[in-house]
Amino acid sequence: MDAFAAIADPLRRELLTRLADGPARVVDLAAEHPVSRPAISRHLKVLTEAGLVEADDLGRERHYRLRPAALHDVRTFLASLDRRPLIAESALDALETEVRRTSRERRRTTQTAPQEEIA
Amino acid sequence: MDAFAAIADPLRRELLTRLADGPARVVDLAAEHPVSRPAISRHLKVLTEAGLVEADDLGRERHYRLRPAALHDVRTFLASLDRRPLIAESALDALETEVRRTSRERRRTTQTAPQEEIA
DNA sequence: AAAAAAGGTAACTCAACGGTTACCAATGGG
DNA sequence: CCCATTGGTAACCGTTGAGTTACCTTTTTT
Repeated sequence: MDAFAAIADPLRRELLTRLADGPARVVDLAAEHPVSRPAISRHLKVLTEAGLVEADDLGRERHYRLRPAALHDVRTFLASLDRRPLIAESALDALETEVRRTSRERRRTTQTAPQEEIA
Repeated sequence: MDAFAAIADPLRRELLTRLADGPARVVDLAAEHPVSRPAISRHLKVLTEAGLVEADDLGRERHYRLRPAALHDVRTFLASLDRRPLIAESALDALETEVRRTSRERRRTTQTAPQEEIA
């Protein structure tokens, strides 16, 4: 399961938020949430496979801690959605109007935004 | 479905990435992906309910466009995981050592990180 | 007016998720 | 040495998600 799917679950997000305050044991995490310990254990397994947490074995205890670096893909995705169109919206509107006026007979084929016409 | 679950699906992420380049019709989006048009339509419904996209009806066509503002919750969550401990890690380590030395008899009860002892 | 295009919805199937209880191994304290 | 603690895993179950095909309405085109 990748990081996107891992953070889709509210309980897993709470676990990550908790671990942002410092490492914790499984029993402690389970005590703070209204689900059974095996459920917590499996959520931690999912988070581990996604690289979002890592565990240190200390005797019979297992201490989980956050690995924020694994959120890189998510951050990259969010950033990619932020890229603005290279041409201002108003300019596109004006160009679209002109294209429509001069090629009214041509059927609209592929898409709405006039990027293709620009290219 | 909230924004977290909405972006958990790879196909929906591709749709959002595509819409970052400009609005598009359902048939165009379907043509660019290896799934049926009804599947695309339902993904767009999910994205709409999450507030991530919005549609303009133009005759028989429906033009979907991105609404990046709906990602606010996701950004906030990521930012919340970035908060560093208020005290440097090395200082915590030193303090933990001291606590262990001076209260060796006390059973470890709640959690690993020594924030509680600080408070 | 008829046909084609665009797009939403319903019904169905199958796989994946998340929860539970039961059970196991390993470690540490009396 | 015994037993409590910690934590992982298996088996089971109900729900949800995502895909498909079939069908419908609305709008445009010829």
